[in-house]
Amino acid sequence: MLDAFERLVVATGERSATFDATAAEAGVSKGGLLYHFPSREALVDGLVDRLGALLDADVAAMTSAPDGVVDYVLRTSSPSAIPADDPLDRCITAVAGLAASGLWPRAASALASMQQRWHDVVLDEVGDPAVAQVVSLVSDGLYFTPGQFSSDGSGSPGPARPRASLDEVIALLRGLGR
Amino acid sequence: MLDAFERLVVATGERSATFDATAAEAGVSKGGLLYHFPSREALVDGLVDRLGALLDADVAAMTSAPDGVVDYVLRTSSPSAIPADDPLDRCITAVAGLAASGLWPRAASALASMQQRWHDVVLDEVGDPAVAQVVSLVSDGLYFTPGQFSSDGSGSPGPARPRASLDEVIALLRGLGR
DNA sequence: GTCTATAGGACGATAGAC
DNA sequence: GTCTATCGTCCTATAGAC
Repeated sequence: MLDAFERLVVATGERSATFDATAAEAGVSKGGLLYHFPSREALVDGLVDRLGALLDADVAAMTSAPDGVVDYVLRTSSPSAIPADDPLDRCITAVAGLAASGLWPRAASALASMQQRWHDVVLDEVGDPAVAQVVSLVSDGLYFTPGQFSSDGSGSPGPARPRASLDEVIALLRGLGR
Repeated sequence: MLDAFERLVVATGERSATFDATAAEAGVSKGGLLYHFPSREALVDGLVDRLGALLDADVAAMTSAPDGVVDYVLRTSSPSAIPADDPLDRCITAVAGLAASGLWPRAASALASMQQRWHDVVLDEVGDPAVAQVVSLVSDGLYFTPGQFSSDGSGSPGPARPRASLDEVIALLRGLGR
């Protein structure tokens, strides 16, 4: 049921992920769903808790990444480098959608806490606060802007200008650390 | 009336900016508001059009900025460096709130178009696509993550680790261009 | 142009049968 | 535990007086 809620928030937004729609997506009825999650807030809390658990695993993987923390952070922040069904990515996107609605403070603070944890790990590796800040900001920029707003293409009147590849960006930021 | 709608979207989110609330904020009645904006979509379109106009002025200011495009872009993307009542900033935040709800494709594509325009100008100045990409991403990261989610503080269990100042980040990125 | 009144529909949540 | 049925509330939008 939580999976269904998460899918709907990611796909259609917070507002469309109603009890009715979630129950239908999960293959149960509204009453059945409401037995396990007595309120909408309970659904949100469920997703926030899930994010915390997935994040613990992610931080552990990050600190022991073979190519280093910076490479790991940027690569796992880039939509083009994440498998579409990655559990952590889906959960982050869902919680971000909840937070953006402005109705769920717990979702917002969970995201802030997540970014702080990432920043701490990056800072421990690179040492320099300015470099760590840039890496964190690029990671945030990668995460929260690209396919986040599913453009229908009508917004780009002219041909798109060249954009650099993820590898080039990573190489550039690695150079900063030396 | 459009100002009232914009303020409400920024302050309380898309979902709370109803006809009733907007009319009250604007000091008119619901019927009066509906005479000028016959549907909710008309209000959204009004904000999208306003964003386009403000953006034209911003791009013009950007290309003739005394300290260069990169400095201008990063500084006008940082919440700590923007006056709280900046019209463009308020409008961007509002349109972003609308886009995040997933219900207004025009708001989403307007934002994508805005980012593309900024990226084009940066690329024209710095030349290197990778550097331009990093600057754009940092700008996006500055805009869409910091105070965007108004944390109540409960999300930070430990003391916050040191974060670099905007000036340090700008200095770092300027060094990339050489 | 601006107002009141209200239609019509969707949503969150409750009650109670099975 | 899961279902159907329903209540109360809030929202978009319409109708019509002034």
